[in-house]
Amino acid sequence: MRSENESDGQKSPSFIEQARRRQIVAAAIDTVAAQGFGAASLAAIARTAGVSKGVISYHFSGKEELMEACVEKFYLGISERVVPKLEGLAPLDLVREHILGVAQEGMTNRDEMLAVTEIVTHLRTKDGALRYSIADNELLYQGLEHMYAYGRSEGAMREFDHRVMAVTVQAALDSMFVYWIAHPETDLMAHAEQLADLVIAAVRNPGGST
Amino acid sequence: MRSENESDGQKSPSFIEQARRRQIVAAAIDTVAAQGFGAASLAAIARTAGVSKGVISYHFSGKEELMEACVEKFYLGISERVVPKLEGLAPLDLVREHILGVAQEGMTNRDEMLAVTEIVTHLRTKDGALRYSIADNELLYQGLEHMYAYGRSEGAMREFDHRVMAVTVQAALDSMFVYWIAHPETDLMAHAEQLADLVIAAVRNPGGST
DNA sequence: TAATTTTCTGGCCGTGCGGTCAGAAAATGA
DNA sequence: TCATTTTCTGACCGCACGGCCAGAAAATTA
Repeated sequence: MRSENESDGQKSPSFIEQARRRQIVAAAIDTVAAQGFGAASLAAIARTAGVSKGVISYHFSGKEELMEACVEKFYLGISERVVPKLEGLAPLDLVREHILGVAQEGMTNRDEMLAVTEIVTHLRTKDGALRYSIADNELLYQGLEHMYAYGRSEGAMREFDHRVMAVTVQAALDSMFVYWIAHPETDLMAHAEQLADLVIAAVRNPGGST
Repeated sequence: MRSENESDGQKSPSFIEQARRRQIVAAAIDTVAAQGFGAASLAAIARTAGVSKGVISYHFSGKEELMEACVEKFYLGISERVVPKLEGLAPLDLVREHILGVAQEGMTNRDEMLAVTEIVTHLRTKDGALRYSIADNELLYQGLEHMYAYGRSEGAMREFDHRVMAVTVQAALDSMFVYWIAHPETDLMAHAEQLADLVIAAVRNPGGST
């Protein structure tokens, strides 16, 4: 799939083009993480990247496309690294490892996660509506629901509303990071362990095992 | 405590003054709830209120004071109405009634809650920092922790980290509303009941009762 | 080297914001 | 009624933003 020196009808992006886009995305993430979305003007991002403002307009159609590129980069990385670790686990182990894995990711990529949080809550389209909404969590919810259905079918979990559980667990993960950002002295992984205990207690079938 | 025609050294705000402030706060809440924080310019709020823009500047020192007045009005109302209903309940009943009570409040005051959510996540001070942060949840967390300490002392709850539980439960409540706003066709009170079951399962002492 | 394409610069523009103000209008009081 | 205070109006200001672009600079190709 990699673009060689082939002729695929489309001119393949030059190395400089690709490198510049990556550099600008990185500068955007740094700027948003450090100063918040509101202060991350194109001028500020360009300053961080060490280029002039026009370069951003040259490589991206506008601020919206740049911010979307930041979000995309983050989620691709997360799912590539966390999902494989969950293959083949028993239901309650799955619940625990999912929480610990996401926490580990957030700790490793603190700035990127912070920036994406800012972007997702602030980026608006030209008509004034939020670019991202809770509706964009749908895939995450469905993944969690799949996990609970599996736990039910194995008899490891009690009966409960899977959607409510999914919404709650996702919110618990988000708030864990927000709390950690506000209180950096706390132990994120200890928080994650406690959260895993909490969720397992909430879903486990009192009569079941595993 | 009500201001009669007394002379308290300070000129008491005229009836017109008080009424205008209430009217403008109401218009601000309506505008933010309907169009989002970003679109709620002073001009838009003034339009909603049916007055000219200068009136807002006349009655409030600036947009920040106006937004703070909206938030204050909301939280005062909530705590006045929910807290009294919780007196004297047993620990696990307390957990349940707290969740149901807050859900009921949010349902009754949907627009106000939506507006406050917008304000809290978007309002920034002149130096660019968020006016409100998760640190402003501290009192809520302490109230929840007090509840869990009570539950432990009564033997009704298992051992767990009270801060993590408080952060998680508060996030679960917030996300319940956000989900309901995005999916108005769902049953908020049913969600709240499920959430109460979930939290009770998470905190209850497997060996205890009540 | 010379011609051509790609990439970059930095100033400029239109827009919409929050806030200000002089003066009009309304309310109040003598 | 007339003077005084309170309240309101709507135009105006300075500012920062995203986007634009003519021309410079650098890279590539002939």
